[in-house]
Amino acid sequence: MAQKENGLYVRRIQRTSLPVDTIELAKYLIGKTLVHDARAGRMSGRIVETEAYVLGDAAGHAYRGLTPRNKSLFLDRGHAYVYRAYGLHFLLNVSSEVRGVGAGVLLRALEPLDGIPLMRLHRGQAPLIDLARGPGRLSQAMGIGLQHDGLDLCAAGPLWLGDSAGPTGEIGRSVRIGISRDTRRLLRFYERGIPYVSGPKRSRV
DNA sequence: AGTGCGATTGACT
DNA sequence: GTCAATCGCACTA
Repeated sequence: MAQKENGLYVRRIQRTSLPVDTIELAKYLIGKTLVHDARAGRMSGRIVETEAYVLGDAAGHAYRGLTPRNKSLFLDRGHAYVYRAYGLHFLLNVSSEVRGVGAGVLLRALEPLDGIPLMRLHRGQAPLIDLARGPGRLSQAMGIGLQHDGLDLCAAGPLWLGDSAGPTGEIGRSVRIGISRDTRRLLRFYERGIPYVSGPKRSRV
């Protein structure tokens, strides 16, 4: 079902289109659209930065097995895993493997498209560049919280993934940001030359 | 039962 | 550059 979004028609990504592999999904999601149809209106953004938290990853929340908090990581690919970080920020992941395997892709930054005034209402008068630049800011701008944990992003519902064109340029790769274990692997992906990407400046080019 | 620490951000020196 | 906010969960005992 096509829905008008930012002047373009974007439809939901079907689960069968999602790669059944965490790293492949992290790359696939670059350039796709995240949409939140909230009561106050639609918010959407182009995904420009992701991180893969793979099977057996000591930095991943699923590393020590299934718990009440991380159970959404074990859902079939394409479900939301939302958790609270540092007691105050919400971070959004997309589960990334078959049901029963705990792994996910963290969404770290968006280029805002629809509902920018609404995002500003959530975030304050931040520059457009900073509205959803960083995983905590992304969730705050989009109005995402624990109530979205476990939602199917490929089904009818308020939060979904839109089938936009994909990356316009090259996909860059770097180490992940802010972790203390398994720090060496290049599991962060971002669209090169895009100002909406988070992290230190040298890891944005 | 107590402790320590984040997949972060914003304010401040 | 440093640091506090703030809380669920893993880990120790």
